[in-house]
Amino acid sequence: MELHQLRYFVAVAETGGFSKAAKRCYVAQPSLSQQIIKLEHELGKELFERLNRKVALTEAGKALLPRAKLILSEASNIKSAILDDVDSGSGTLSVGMIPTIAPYLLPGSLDKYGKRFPVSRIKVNENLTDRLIKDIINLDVDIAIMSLPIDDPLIQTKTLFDDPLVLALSPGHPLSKIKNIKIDDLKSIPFIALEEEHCLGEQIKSFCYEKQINPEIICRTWNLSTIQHCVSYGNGISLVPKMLVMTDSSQSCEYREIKGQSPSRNIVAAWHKDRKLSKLALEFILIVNEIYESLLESYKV
Amino acid sequence: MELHQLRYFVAVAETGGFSKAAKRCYVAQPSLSQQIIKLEHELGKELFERLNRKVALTEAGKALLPRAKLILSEASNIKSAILDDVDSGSGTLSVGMIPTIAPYLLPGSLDKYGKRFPVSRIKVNENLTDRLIKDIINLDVDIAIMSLPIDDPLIQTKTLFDDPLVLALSPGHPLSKIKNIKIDDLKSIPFIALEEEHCLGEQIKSFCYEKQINPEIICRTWNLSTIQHCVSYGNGISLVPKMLVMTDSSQSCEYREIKGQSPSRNIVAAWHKDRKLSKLALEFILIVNEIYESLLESYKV
DNA sequence: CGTAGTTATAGGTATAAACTATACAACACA
DNA sequence: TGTGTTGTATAGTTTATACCTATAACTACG
Repeated sequence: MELHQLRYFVAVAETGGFSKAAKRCYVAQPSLSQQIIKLEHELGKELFERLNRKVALTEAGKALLPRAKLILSEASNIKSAILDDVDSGSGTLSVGMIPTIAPYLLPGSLDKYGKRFPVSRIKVNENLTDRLIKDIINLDVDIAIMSLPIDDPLIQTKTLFDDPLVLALSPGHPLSKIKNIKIDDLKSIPFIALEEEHCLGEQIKSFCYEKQINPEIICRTWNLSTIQHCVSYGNGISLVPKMLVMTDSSQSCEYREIKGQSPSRNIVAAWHKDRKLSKLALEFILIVNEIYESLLESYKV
Repeated sequence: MELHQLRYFVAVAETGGFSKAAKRCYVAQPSLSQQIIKLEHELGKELFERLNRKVALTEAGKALLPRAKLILSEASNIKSAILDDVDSGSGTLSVGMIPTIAPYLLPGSLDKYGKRFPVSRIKVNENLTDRLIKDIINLDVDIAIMSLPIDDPLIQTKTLFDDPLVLALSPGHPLSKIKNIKIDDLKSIPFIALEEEHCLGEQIKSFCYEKQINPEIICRTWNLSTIQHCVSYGNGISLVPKMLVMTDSSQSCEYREIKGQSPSRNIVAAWHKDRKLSKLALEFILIVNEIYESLLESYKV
């Protein structure tokens, strides 16, 4: 079955004759007749009673007519429907985000995205960098919000912003009295570390190694909120991303930036190097940026 | 746009590649590629991002996929849907009936038909014979229940039954005392006549002419129920169809059959000579017969 | 009985969908 | 850095089929 056969069929039904239908369809009458016959063979039913000066729909024809019209109208609407869909941003977007970003930026981003593109569908995967890279390559994820470094050659990235790492101290910790904390002040101090499977854990480790700090790691956890609790209980200090600080309403810890060479992580959007980002993906990236900016704003005040 | 293009498109989307899709569709890969390209041109949008070992749907592709699947499933369901429709008698039937039959047989027939074919749609036209013949020829009506004679060569008929004409008398009318009323008893008697535009009126007139009765027509009406009333008030006598008598619960008139050459009209189903009656039409004819039979039954008792 | 109007059939043409072969690109793996 | 594998696109050819013209067969109607 092909659409032109349905077109011819509807034309015959509506004009009441093969000749008139052929005129309407801009084909010769025999061509149209043959296509109708072909359709009838395929369906195994006569569609028309051929009378002398008119044709009448058989029962099968009557049953076909509304269905054929439906299909044709759906087919002819497809083009405009697709344009509408694309323009109105009703597509679907699949994003990934690492666990050391998601808790702080995802809620706000999802909210904003949902308001800006109410008809779009979005799916979020929170996963470690390695897994997200695989997802990107397998096309399971359109874009991922993660942290450099990313060395896979199939991935391209765009920097969103730098998120500094700040010291987390228990309230009243000796260090909190020092005005300008320097790197050297951290040597051999009890430290709560993030698991190195997290890129953030790895980054902090490298940073300490580079600066030749050898913190005494007394706890290693998978979870930044665990770190917060340990720090607030005075078990040790830690380095946490500023985005955590800005969204921490508990004030159970004190936070200090390190003067001089403050460590930071480079937050990027990452996607398959051969893919062109969809409009929705670009918008999502913008929104993540806006959310971070607005955190900065409200934190200053 | 043609259905095979949509089939190829869905295959590519579902298999994630042109080669695999071509295998699934039993065509060579270049053929399929070209059809996809053609579809893309027609829609004015790329449907796939061609990556190295995979293809990803673009936004336009994502928008097309569910629509294409819908159309294809509708198309593939058409055959069975039509068979279902035809077998289950969900077709539509358009019947005609003359006004001197409809009041007595239509209500029961419609009721029975509706119960037997609950999903079918039926449309009834009550009209004079001339108009019904035109409707049949114009294919506006599938079958009509009417009375012979019908002389149009485009119409074929099937006799359903003979409906006798009986005398209608006012209660206590002198004639009602006669045991065996004969034709000669009717000569020059006051008569309530049906308009001759009704075939029944014409038939009665011919009958009187044939039998050389010259009734004194004191009233001419369009309506059999008017005749009933006039007769019951003693204005005169009349000839009415037996089907009226059998459905008259008022008993306001007395009815007598004429011994000897009792007049009757031949009730038939009529349809276009070139048309094959649909199953539903045949069933409707049966039902009309059954209704008349059941009237006879209940009248005897 | 011929004319006009209809659909079906026959036979040829042309379009376009199919095929084969091959080019081209990107990995994978040695 | 080659070499094989896997993927799509392109070129050229073949085949299928949708199309056309011409005409036949039929009927209604004048």
